[in-house]
Amino acid sequence: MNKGQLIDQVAAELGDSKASASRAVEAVIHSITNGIKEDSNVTIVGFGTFTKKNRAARTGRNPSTGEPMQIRASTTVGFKPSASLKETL
Amino acid sequence: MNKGQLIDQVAAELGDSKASASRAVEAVIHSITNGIKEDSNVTIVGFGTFTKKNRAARTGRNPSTGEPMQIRASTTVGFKPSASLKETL
DNA sequence: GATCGATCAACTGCCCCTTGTTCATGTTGG
DNA sequence: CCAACATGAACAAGGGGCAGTTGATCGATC
Repeated sequence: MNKGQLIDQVAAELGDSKASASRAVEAVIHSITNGIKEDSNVTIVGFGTFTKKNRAARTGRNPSTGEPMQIRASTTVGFKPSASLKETL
Repeated sequence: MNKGQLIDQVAAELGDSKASASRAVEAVIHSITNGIKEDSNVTIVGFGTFTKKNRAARTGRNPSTGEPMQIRASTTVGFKPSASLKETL
């Protein structure tokens, strides 16, 4: 499923236009993004929890050359699916 | 951020009521859930990709007793954040 | 009030992340 | 609708981080 298909399904579920569904999808994704950014986590009961994670610098490997290289400290996003999401699948 | 706060922010972004925002959030989450279920992945460009993952049975540990135990095969959901989501944080 | 989520313990298989390249796919504004 | 552009997926080797287990408790949410 891509964004266009997601918008289609949201429009069907809301019984609304695709333009309106598109705005809804944008607003939801943008709000989740801001929640992760500002609060470090977003919990959606029954779906899962997004968590901002800081990863320390570490030594990795350049797969092209095989040489060890330093991977800089970074920030990423984890997602823990809720039990009921997993049961839905 | 919890779901109520998410709905608040979506309502602000859409300039709409909380009830309407709540329906939008529900529709988006439900549509993502269905996309994961039916297509095994949902890609939202600029946010990330949800992927249905099948995990084989394996041996784990009961942390209560220390005894080895068999973890059944299961289905879970992975999330790979997009590069631009990570840059946003 | 019932349900869900977070936390914790020990252990181990799976996953993340690096560079560079290529190709495919997706998005969006005209 | 479509073209231009952007984004994502895949792959290589290796090591650190994470998922998942049970059971209990507590807090939050619906």
